[in-house]
Amino acid sequence: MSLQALEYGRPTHEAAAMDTFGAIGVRMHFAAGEEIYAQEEPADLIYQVISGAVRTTRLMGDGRRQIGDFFYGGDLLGIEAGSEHRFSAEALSDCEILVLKRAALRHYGEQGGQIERAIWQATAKALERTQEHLMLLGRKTACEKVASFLLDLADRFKSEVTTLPMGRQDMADYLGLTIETVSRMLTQLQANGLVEFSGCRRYRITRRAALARMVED
Amino acid sequence: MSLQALEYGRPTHEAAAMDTFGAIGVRMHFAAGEEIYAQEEPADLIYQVISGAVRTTRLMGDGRRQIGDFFYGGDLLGIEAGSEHRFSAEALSDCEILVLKRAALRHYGEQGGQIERAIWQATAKALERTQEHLMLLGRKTACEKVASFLLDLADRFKSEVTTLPMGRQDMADYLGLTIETVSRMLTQLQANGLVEFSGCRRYRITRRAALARMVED
DNA sequence: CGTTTCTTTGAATCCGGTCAAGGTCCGTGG
DNA sequence: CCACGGACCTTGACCGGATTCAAAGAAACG
Repeated sequence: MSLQALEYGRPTHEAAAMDTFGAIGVRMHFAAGEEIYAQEEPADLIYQVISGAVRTTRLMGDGRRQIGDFFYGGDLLGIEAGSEHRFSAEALSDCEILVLKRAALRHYGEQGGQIERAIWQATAKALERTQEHLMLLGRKTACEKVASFLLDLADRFKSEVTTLPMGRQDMADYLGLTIETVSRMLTQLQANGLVEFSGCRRYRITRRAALARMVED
Repeated sequence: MSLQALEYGRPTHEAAAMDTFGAIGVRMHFAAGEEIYAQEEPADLIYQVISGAVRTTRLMGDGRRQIGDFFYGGDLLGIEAGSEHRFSAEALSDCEILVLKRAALRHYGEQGGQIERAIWQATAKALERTQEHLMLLGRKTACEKVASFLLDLADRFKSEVTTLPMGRQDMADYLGLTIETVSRMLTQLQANGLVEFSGCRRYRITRRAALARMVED
């Protein structure tokens, strides 16, 4: 990622408390489940995942929850059009996060411009992913949703075996389903020989073409 | 909108064929139902709605359709992270559209920077709207979806009576429902005295607080 | 007007949700 | 090492909201 260079080019502090005024970024640790920022909190900081996984969630008054997206190493999050975060962000697992002060980035000249460009790219990519997510939520069946999810994740990690960084409830809230339905669909996909699980967190895609076919649009 | 000034500051051609190289924008007319750009078409142009209404849609192989968003006077559309359009855009009604060549904008100095800023704002706003749309598709009931839609549209036009620029099928494809369900929910909202229709395209919100309550999160 | 297209309504069906058990995985401590 | 507890996942039976299928009604258009 283009921000990686900056991280090394300028020493960052391993401070727990934030003192980013003048410093370009602070590296922070978040424990699994810990909140990174809250819904409706002022959005003057942006975040880059160094390691671990993050989810952004939105809650309705009665407890219904929608997950916006999952973020992994290299991904930027927390960029908003307005002044407030519209989703909250929580660490899925223990995470290292680089925290940047948005307003301070302009003062870094050419380097700052580079960061601004990275932010633009991240926003446009987020929009792209969110549009894909729209299609999934609006017009796909439960089975197609789960299949899409498994393929997307496998494509991100590009390894033979993929480990789910999240539980069934998070998958359900991302896909607009219940945990029971997610579970049933996983069982079904496995019964049809499209994927193979070893434990409930590790899977291998066994018939990629068939899986891709039920997702294609 | 900030692009309005440019439109007048520099004479635009009423040309049907596009010759935007060197010209900052071309004003075009599109008839109702006409395609503005296609899914998977190269995305080197961006568009601003001057008058009329536009929808962006995505089609799956088997005909399932999802509408990304509706655009009205002043809105920018067609901005992509990649090189291809991921949705197609069609005129809902007769439209005047200002067509801009993205690559040419850099050559307009200070004015170009202004446009770049407007593009960034449009992208961030699109992301915000799409995230709201996610919540709607993933976690709201049919009735809440339709209520949200009517409120959102009324808030955009800020007039006592709102005229729907789209038919039931477009509403359904935006909300992830069928036309029948949309129709039933409209009937129901009307029966409960929350809105009042005169003809199937014109409505007035009669109990805004109650309507807002079933949408709030 | 007559025709076509769009919208509404009704009845039957079905996918995914709800409710309720049971099972599995782990970490902890006896 | 095994027993226990708790969190998470799976499975089954039933339910209900939204879809599907079908037809009637309203609006748009030449």
